[in-house]
Amino acid sequence: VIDPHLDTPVYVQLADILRARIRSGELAPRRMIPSIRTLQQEYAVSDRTVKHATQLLRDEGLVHTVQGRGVFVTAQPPPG
Amino acid sequence: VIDPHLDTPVYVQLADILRARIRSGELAPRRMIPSIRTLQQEYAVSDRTVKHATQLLRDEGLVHTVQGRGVFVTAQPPPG
DNA sequence: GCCCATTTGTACGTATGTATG
DNA sequence: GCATACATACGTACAAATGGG
Repeated sequence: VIDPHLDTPVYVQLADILRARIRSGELAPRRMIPSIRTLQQEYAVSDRTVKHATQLLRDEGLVHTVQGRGVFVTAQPPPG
Repeated sequence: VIDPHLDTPVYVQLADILRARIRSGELAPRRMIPSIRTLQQEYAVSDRTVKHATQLLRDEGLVHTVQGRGVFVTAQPPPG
């Protein structure tokens, strides 16, 4: 659950949530994570915030984007 | 109410007021205090005065700043 | 008051893939 | 093959609000 009153920026909180859902196996490798618009509604945040969150995960190598398809969980988690 | 004619500096008076509002529970922990610009209008003082006052509270550990968000009442009041 | 960085939001353009004509 | 529509994503610009110097 996202709490706007926390010190942590909303996009970081969202990234943490998605990271947890991936690590828990709920969002499996090679599978698409919910679309930006879905996440946007699900967590009541703007698309900019969702993009910012997915950008973090992409930088971590946890997910990768396929243009016109969606954001997918990377099969091989990055070492470390 | 702030009185510019008192010996106590205006920014100290404002800090006292905010401190009282926090201790009374009106400004609850984890919640944002009114913005600098709001306080500036509310008490008819300059933004420098407000910043100076919040600086005092920050030094006391009573509040803390979150970049781009605002000044928040610290959840755990400092010991002592 | 100014300018700057950060956060969040909205809007728009663009690229890719799918489905339908 | 082409065009259209719709979905997805990205990127950018712009605006609003925040605190800090």
